[in-house]
Amino acid sequence: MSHHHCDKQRSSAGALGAKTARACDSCLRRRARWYCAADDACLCQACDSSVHSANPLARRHHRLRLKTTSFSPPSSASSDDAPPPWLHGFRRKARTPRGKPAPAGPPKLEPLVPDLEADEKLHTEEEHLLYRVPIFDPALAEFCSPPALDDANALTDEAKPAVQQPPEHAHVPAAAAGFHPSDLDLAEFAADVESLLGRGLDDDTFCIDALGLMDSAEDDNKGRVKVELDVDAGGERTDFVACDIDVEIDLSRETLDLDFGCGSPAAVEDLEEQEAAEEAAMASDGGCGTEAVAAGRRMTLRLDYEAVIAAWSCKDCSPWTDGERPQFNPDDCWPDFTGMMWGGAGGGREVAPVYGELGMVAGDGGREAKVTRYREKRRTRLFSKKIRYEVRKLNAEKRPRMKGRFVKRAAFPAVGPAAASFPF
DNA sequence: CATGCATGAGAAACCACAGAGCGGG
DNA sequence: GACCCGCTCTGTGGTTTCTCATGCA
Repeated sequence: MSHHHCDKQRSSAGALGAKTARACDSCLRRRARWYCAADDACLCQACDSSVHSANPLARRHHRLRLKTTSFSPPSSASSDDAPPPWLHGFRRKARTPRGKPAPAGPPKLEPLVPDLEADEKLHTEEEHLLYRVPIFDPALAEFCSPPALDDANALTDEAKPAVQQPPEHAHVPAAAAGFHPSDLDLAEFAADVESLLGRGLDDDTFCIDALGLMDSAEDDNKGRVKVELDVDAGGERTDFVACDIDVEIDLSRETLDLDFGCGSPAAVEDLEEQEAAEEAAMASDGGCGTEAVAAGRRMTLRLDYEAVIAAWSCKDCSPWTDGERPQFNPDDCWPDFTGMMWGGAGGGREVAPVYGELGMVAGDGGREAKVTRYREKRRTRLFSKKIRYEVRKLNAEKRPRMKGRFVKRAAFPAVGPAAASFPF
């Protein structure tokens, strides 16, 4: 596999991980940390503890930790060759092997029989991937429509990093990370959502591209933040050097990485402490605008929104491309979501009902049912050929053929004892 | 960088015929 | 209404052919 391909996969994994970042299915507010197959639910740390300590039966539920650290860089060349599990279904076709001089050392032998163990593992991974249906994530909705600053302050501390993501996050990262889902994939996804939610995509109230999946050239400027970097080289302040820069956010922070080796929720604390330490390190960098963090091989740029806006307020121009901060119009939202409450295990705390054009939340029974049907359809979708009439299959299998084509039985000469035993 | 060739993967076509479905008697 | 008959259409699997994507020179 070429390095180029590996890079593609790596960046794609990061982008996909970001896309699949999801909120806790219970409280819908915090970031999901655990996936429980028995409950088919992704839960945050608090809800997981609450739910799975309720009774001995629940305590026995096997949970998988949803990895929250960034897409870890490969430690060796060998790991380069191992595509991420999610990519198995999207791998490009194998190309014709070229007659290149074999590298020194023993030739690599291809297994003659399928690796059942690996196959089973793959199957297990795929089963888990089936649960990765698009779920409403408040953080994602934040990307679709940045809330007012007051709203942002009302959110919990844990949700704040997501709030700081720039609006263009919904558009830029896919390209920035090199992840380009095909139009066909996007169309299929859109059709799925449309058919299940019963809305036309050309309806103004439904903006699939608000998810950031579509390339929307005409919307490029809408809701974008113009970012300019102050380059301070050697204490000498220079002019603005870049306009409308596309800041690469750490997309890989929410990859759903199944950590089979980590079975105890107690181990989460270490990881969360590590995350907190990383964030603290970033905060100590301070400064205005973007923050670059190099952790190992990972380079992360973060945008300090407040600092950018404060810096721009000192100037005579606006950080927004059109001069005004993009306002969210609640009328653009689905009617179901206007005035909704954020309920759940969190105690029914009311939160601002502004969560993007594609907000899918609990609290609306009809919507919940639709989303449930959507999940069920995704899970039970069959890609293999479905036999409607078994008897026709049996007949076709018994029918004589020539070069794969059916032939008349009269034209099939019955010669010899073998032919004499032919069923016709 | 653009072009043409080689190659593989996947889709489509092809075939005969049993059986489903329908309308008329 | 139930039954029979005739007609049309559907769906089935293995192989070949065609189309498309991709790598390489």
